[in-house]
Amino acid sequence: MSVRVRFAPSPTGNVHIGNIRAAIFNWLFARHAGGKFLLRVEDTDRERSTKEAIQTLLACMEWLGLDYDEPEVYQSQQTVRHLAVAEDLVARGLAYRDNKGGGGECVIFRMPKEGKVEFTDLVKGHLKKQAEDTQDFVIVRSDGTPVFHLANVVDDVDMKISHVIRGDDHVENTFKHIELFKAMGAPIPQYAHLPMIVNNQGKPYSKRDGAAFVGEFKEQGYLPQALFNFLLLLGWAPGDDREVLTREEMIQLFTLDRCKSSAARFDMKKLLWMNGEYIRNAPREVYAKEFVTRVTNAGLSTEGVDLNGVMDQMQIRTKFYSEIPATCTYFFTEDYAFDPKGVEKRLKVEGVPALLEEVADAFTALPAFDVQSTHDKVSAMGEAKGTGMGSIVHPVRMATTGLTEGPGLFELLALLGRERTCARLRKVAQRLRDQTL
RNA sequence: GCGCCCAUCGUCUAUCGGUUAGGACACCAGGUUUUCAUCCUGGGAAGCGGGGUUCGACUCCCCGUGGGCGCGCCA
Repeated sequence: MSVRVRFAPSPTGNVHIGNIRAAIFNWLFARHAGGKFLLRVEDTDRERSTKEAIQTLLACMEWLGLDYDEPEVYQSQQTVRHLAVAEDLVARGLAYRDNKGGGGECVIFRMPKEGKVEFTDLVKGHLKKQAEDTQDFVIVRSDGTPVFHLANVVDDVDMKISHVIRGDDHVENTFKHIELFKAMGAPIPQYAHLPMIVNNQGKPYSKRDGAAFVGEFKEQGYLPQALFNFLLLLGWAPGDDREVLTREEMIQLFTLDRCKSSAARFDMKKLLWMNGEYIRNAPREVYAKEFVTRVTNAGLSTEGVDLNGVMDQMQIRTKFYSEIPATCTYFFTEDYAFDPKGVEKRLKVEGVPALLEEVADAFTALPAFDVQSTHDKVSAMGEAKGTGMGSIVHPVRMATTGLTEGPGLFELLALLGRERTCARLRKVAQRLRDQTL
């Protein structure tokens, strides 16, 4: 039997991480098996399923690299088929019309009255439910529209879905769905129910707990690869000690029997770390593309800047691409911002203007302006003053970058070059004297 | 209330009867003798409780406890 799985979200304008995690597992399962990964948009709730909502959904999938193998199916367009199936079930006595509980006449599906309903879940193992613990349920509303259970199963039959991989919250539905498959005389797919992603309180992770939608992670600067990898590790592990995996490794290693069945807490700290891993280990071309784009978009010019040298310094300290260029503006313009706290602490200090000028003079006199010579000079000056080089390094860093942290000072000065360095030192010294800083 | 499911460091997890219970994030200490970050080294940190089964249980079974999910003419 060929593997055909589907991701069947209802587009609401936001794609929840729990949902996209299900999509990821489905996608990986299909790719591992060489099967098909399909997308079915369950847009029967016409109010929420706007065009924009569907666009958002598709954009999220593309962002994460979740490509699907056949044109997407829109559930709202299958209504006639759903109703025909319901009609057939009624005709065969497997469902009946009733009007209790309100609105009018609806169609209700008969659940077995004796025996049990059972199936073997690929993650949770054998599950069963006694017939007396089940209840007949509505499959067509009194307004004539099909209910989720009906539509979902009919579509799975029509799409020849072989495995249904979805969230834990659907296990109860599965007993209903299985009976529906039987009633339709269709083969029952294999099921795999994934554990929920929960918050610190063990409750389903929601927007109250922080970023909960794919779009938010994208906005905050997370890489799709990092989010993908992180989400995969919530409920699945390769079995060895690897955690950061390439897409190829994930596909190769992914099997449902390695999925856990207990809920997983969402640990933002670990996601953050993983995002950094992906940025630090990104090929230079990849990092460079992001870097240049963001610097350029900020209206800065890379003209005359040793870009590779700057990126050597910045790549290992970039937590989010979105921090570029704020953390390294000073490489590209003389109009860089000064961190107010740093100014207070490192610049508005007795003797600093004179110190900056002294350093500028010393640098100007240096035969060569490179990492080694500036380091040695500052080191010697620190020693001569008996204060150590820290008392020089910090003010100089603040003066030349406006920031209290960043690349090693001497590496950074070398990148800036002698002229710009000395000019900045003198200019800041003057501004301090003029009290314009 | 009824039904179903789940239970290893703070967190994500490995372990498929025999391990000093491993790794990662986070945390702490130290080093890389300017910051931040990276990197390296070291450290503390776990089998919910009670019964069984077994020569031997984190692992299998039962009962509790705790938590989650479901019980819509939502999806």
